[in-house]
Amino acid sequence: MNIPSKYEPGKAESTWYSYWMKHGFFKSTPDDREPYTIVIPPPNVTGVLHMGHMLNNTIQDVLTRRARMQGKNACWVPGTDHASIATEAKVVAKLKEQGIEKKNLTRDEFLEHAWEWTHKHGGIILEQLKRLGASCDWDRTLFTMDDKRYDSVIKVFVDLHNKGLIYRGVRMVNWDPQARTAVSDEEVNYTEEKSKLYYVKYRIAGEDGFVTVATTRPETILGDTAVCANPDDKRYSHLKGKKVIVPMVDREVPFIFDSYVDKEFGTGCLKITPAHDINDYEIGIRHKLPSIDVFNEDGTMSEKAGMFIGVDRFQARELSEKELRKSGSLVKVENYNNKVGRSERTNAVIEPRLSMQWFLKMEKISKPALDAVMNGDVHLHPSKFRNLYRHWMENVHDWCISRQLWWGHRIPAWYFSNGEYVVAETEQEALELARKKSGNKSLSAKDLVQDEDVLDTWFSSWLWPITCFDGINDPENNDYKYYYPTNDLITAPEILFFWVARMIIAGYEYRGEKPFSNVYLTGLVRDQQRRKMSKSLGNSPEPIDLIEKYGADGVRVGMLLCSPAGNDLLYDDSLPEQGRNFANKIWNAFRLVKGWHVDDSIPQPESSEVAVKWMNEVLKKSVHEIDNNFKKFRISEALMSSYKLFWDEFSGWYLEIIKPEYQKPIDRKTFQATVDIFEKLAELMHSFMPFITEEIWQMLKERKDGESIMVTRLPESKRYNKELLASFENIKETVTAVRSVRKEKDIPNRETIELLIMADSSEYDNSLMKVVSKLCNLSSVEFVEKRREGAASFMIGTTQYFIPLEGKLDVEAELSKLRQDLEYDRGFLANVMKKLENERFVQNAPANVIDLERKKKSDAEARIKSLGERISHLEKLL
RNA sequence: GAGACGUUAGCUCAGUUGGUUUAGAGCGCUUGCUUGACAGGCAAGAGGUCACUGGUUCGAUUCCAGUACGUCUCACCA
Repeated sequence: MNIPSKYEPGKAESTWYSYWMKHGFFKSTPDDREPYTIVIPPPNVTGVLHMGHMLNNTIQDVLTRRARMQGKNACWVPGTDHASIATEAKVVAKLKEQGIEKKNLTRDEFLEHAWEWTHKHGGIILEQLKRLGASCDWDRTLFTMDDKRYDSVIKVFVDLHNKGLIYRGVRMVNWDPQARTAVSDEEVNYTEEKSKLYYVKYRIAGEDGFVTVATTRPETILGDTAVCANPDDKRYSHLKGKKVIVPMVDREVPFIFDSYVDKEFGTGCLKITPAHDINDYEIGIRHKLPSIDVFNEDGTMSEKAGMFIGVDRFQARELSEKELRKSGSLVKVENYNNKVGRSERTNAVIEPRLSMQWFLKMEKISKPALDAVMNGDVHLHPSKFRNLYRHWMENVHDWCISRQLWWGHRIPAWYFSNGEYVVAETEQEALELARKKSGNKSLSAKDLVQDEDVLDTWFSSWLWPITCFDGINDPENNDYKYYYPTNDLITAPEILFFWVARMIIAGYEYRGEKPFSNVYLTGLVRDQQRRKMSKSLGNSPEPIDLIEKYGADGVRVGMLLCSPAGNDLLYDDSLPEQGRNFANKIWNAFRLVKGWHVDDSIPQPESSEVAVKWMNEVLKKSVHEIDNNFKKFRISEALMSSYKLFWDEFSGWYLEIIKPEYQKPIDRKTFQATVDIFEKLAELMHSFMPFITEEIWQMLKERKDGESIMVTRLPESKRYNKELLASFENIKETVTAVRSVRKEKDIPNRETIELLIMADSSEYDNSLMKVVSKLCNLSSVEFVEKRREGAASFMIGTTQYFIPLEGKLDVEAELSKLRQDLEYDRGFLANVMKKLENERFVQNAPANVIDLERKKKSDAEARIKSLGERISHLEKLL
C-alpha cells in the first residue's frame, strides 16, 4: 500500500461528513437512553462564520460527540436568529442601491424583500458549520421567525402582559438614530471619546448680569427649559426666582436649584434639557419643566428646535458654536474627554430620547434565575462569572423590548380609541377584547390599528431552549419533556446578560425549571495585539480558508489548545498549524503500523509484551485524566492529555519499543494489540478530531457499511497500575541517560554498548530492562557490586549506572559534571536540613511530612556519598 | 466613582483544600541530527527571587491585609 507521507484532509472531510449524514448519525429522537442536549446559540441568519463561531461551535461539537460516544442520546439543535436591526439595515441598504426607499414601501412589501433576502443569504453559516464537522441534528434546524417560534413569542408577550409584567410608557430610551429605533441598555457601549466642553453665557432676564454654563452639546441649548445650580452654592443664591435667557433662541427659562448639580464641576451651573438627557429628564420631572424635543428620529434637528431644521445633530453642533461665537455668548471651548454611548449594532452615537416604548418588569421574574445560579442549579464556567451575574441580577433594570422596526415579531397590541389598546394573540381576539373594554359592540376590525413596532430579537431568543422543542405552544409534547432542561450552553461572556440570564429567567417563568445545567463561557478570539477580531478591523482570517489550509481537525485543535474557559484566545496561525502537525503525526503513526507485515511464526519479544502491558495502563490513566478534565469543563486540558498520550507515550515510546527492524515482520500478538490500542486512541480523540480519526478507524480493521467511529463507545475510566507506570518512568529516565552518554561520547546508534548497574538484580524487572536494551541498542545488561573504572556513569535515584568506554572517557569533563551534580545535591540537602533541624517543624509537622523529609535527606546523603567517591577516584586518574 | 477578577518561563496558560526530591505544560528559542512512519519530524538543552510589601504558620506560589499594574462589569457627572 502506498500511503502519502503527508495527511491530506480535504477528501476525508467531505467523504466522512456525507457518510455520517447518509447514515443519520446526527439524528436524535426521544428514547429510553439518557438525553444529552445542547441548543446552539443561534447566529444571525444572514451572517457568515467568524472565528468566535469556530471556537464556540467546535466546543459544542466536542461535547456532543463525546456524549454520543458515552452512550447518551445526543441532540445538538441548530438554528439561526433573525437579528432584526442588523438584517433590516442590510435590507434597507440593498433596497437603496436599487433606488427603493423603505418609506415608500408598505410593511408587507418591505417584509417580502426581507424574506427574500433571508432566503437568499440564510443558512450559509449553517453550511459553513458542516465544514467544521458540526454534528447537529440538521432535521431540527430552526429559525426564530418560523411559524412555531413566531407564535410562541406572541403567546409569551400576551401572557406576560396579562400577568401585568409588560407595560407601555413614555421613558427616556437609548435611541439609535441610524437604525431609527430604541435599543435596550445592554445594547449601548460606552467609550471614552475626545470631545469639547463649551462655556456659554446665559443672560439674566431684566438685569445686566449673566451666568456661564458648561456643556458638551451646544446644539441641545435649543431645547433648554431651565438653568440649574446646587441649592448650597452661594455663588448663585442671588438668582433664586429669577429667569435667564437661553442664547440663540432667546427663550426665558427659570433658574432653579437642585442638589443633583455638582458645585465643583465646570461652573457649577447646569443647563437643563429634559428631552435629551436622562438626568435633565428627572430634574425636569421634579421641577415640572416643559420638555422640547429638538431632534427628529434620524438625528436631524426638528421643527421645534426653531433653528438648523433638518440639519444633522453633529453639523448643528458646529453651527451652534459659530452662532454662539457670533452673538458673543461663547466664553471659551476646552478639549474634554467624556463617555459616549454607541449602538452595539450600528455604532451610531446613542441619543437619549423620550418616547413611548414597551417594557418588561424584571425585578420579580428574575429572582428565581438569580437563585438558580447562586445555589448551583445552574453552573457558570468559569465560576468567576457568578459574581458578575449576581451583581447584574440584583440591579436589573426593566427591559425595553420594543423596536421601531418591521423585521421581527410584531407587537400584538391593537389601538382602538384615544390611545386605548388591547393585547391579544390574534386580531379577532383583540377585537372582542376591544369591544368589551370600550363597551362599544359595533367596533369592527377596521377600527383597530396594530402597533407598528416589533420586539427585541432577544425577546425571541430568550425562549430558545424552550421553543427549540416547541414548549410554549405544546408544553406536553415528547421532545420537550425529554430534552428539557438541556445540559450545556456554550457561549461568549459578552452575552451573559443579553441572553443567558434572560434564558434562565424564561426557563423558570415558563417551565419552572432551569433551561440548562452548565453555561460554558468561552473567551473572545483576539489577534496578537489583543484586539478583538472583527470584519471592520480586517484582522480576522477567513474561517473557511483556514479549514482549507490546515484541515478542519487542525483548526479545531488549534482553537481548543489555547482556550481555557473564560480566557481570551490570542489567535495566531501557529495554532491551527500545531493542530495540522498533530493530525500529520497521527497519520504517520498509522502509516507505520499499516505498513507492517505480520508473521505468525515469530514469538512476541519480551520488550513488546511489557510495552503492550504498559501502554494499556497509560491509556487507562489518560482516560481517567480526560474524564476529570471534561467534568470540570477543562476542555483544552483534556485535549492536551490526549495530545501527549498520542504523541509522547504512544508514538515516542510505545511504537519505538515494538517497532520491528527495517523490513522485518512483526509478530501477530503485538500487531493485534497495537491495532486495538490505536483504535482506542482514535476513539478517545474522535470528539476533537472527527475526520482523521474516522478515516483511520475505517482502515484499521475490516468495517462494514454503516459502521462508524462516531457511534462506538468511549473507553471507560478504570483503575490503573501505578507501580508499573512508575517503574516505566524509571526506564524512560534510564534510556534518556544512556542516549545522553551516546551523544556526549559520540557513540553512533548502531554500535552496541554495555550497561552496568550497581544494584541487586532482584530489584529489577527483567522484561523492563529488555526495553532499555532495545531502545539503547545494548549488547548486555549486567548487575555489579563495584564501580567500573574507565566508564561513563550516571545516577537514577540513588542507583549508579556505568557504560564502559574503553579509553574514550574524558576525565575532566566527567569530573566537572559530577561536581555540578554534587553541588546541586548539597544545596538540596541543606534545604532539607534547615527543616529537620528546626525543632518546631519536627514537633508540629505531620508524621508523613517529616518522613518524607527524612527520606529526602537519606537519598541526598546517599547520592552525595557516591558522587564523592567517584570524584575522588577520577581525581586520582588525572 | 463603585465592584469583581487577575498578576507564575519570551508568549499562552496549569498548579486540586499550605509540605509531593529547591515550580509544570504547550508553543517559541538554542544545539545536533535527511537515524527508512513522520524535517508538519527526532534527540538534547537553555529559560522563573511564582508582581511588590507586610502578616498568620514549624513551613506560603498556595491563606490574610495593603501597594502597584492589568482586564472586565456597573454607575447620572454637564
